[in-house]
Amino acid sequence: MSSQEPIADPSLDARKEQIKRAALRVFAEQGLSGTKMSMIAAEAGISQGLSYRYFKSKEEIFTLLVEEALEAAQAAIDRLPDLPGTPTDRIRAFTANMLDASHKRYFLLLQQAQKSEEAPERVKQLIERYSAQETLNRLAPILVQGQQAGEFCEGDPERLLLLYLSVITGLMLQDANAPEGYWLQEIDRLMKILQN
Amino acid sequence: MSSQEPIADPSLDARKEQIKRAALRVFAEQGLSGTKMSMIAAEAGISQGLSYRYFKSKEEIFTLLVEEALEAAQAAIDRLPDLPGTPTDRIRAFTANMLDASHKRYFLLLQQAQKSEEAPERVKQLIERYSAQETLNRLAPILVQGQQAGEFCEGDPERLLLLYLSVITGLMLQDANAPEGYWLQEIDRLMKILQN
DNA sequence: GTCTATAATGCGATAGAC
DNA sequence: GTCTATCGCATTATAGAC
Repeated sequence: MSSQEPIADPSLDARKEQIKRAALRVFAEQGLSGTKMSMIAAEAGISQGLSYRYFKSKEEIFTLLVEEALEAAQAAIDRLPDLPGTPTDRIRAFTANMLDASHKRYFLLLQQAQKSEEAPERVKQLIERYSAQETLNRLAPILVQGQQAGEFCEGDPERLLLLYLSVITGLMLQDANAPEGYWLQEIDRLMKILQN
Repeated sequence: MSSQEPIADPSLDARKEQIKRAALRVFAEQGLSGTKMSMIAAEAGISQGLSYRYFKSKEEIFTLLVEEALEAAQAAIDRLPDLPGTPTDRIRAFTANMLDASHKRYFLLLQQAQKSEEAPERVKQLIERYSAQETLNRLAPILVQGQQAGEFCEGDPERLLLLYLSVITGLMLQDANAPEGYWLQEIDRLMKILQN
């Protein structure tokens, strides 16, 4: 393993990951401007200036995390059509997946990024391109399938889904304080919104 | 009308109100740290330093707005038991009221204040005291009434309400971009969560 | 009463010791 | 590789002109 190896030094990567995970926890709750580098350092248990040995700036960490979040979201949606079961089963699985601890933080981060005026330009572009509309486009066929099967109520699929996604968003915001998995058992209640 | 009159100079009050309303619009979307005094000034159409003739600090404006928001929320809830109609009608009215433009901004402000670590101490106290638990306590009787009448599904009233309030929160976050009243017609869909 | 210019402060980012 | 000390800039807040 020479130093020209594209795979970086393991301990370097480990440190970077540690800082990124700490940053995600703070960014997801406090947003970009509400997060001070000192908070990330404290959360990671390192000194204030060390993050800059691994990342150029606060915005670089934020952007990197947004990219990861979008990839994770897209991956979760891509897996959906292959899942077994009825459309109801798939939407249920999708909901449970979003409420899962790790995805929850990513989702909150995307929410923060979406509202923030001071987000880096690249983040704004990525969000606009992939976040809301893409998710709708990919979920819509599943919903339509369910409508045709009589599992879901009639109505504009995109509007229904936007309503449903908003609802999940609200739950995750509250859930930030709640114990892990607190809302999982309420998924079927949520899905009543889509049914009739 | 002497200058010792507790009612201040009308034009002074008008200016203060103008700045506060501008600040509310920005705070509700960008949070405390995401809002720069220059943004409030721009939103109000005044110069950068003028706000300090009317308020001591950014935090003072924020705190004042949080107090107003809590009063408005409490007033809205206090009126509920006197409303005519079934418990379903009352919850529907409550929901519509929250989604109304002016209350929406107050509600988003409270959300921002609740999550923010850098909120003034007084704000944290007020929020903890009045916001979540108080709302639940006052709404719970109406829900229980509806459960006894068979309008709502069974289950822990506080948990059900927390779920429902979370859902409204999510809707308001999305709604920030949507046209006024966009979600009003979906209220009955939302209320399916509480029904059976 | 309002604006522009400036002081004070807090934070992002860097440099240098270990 | 990590920490502490410091620089420079953005932003809060004030002062002084009109």
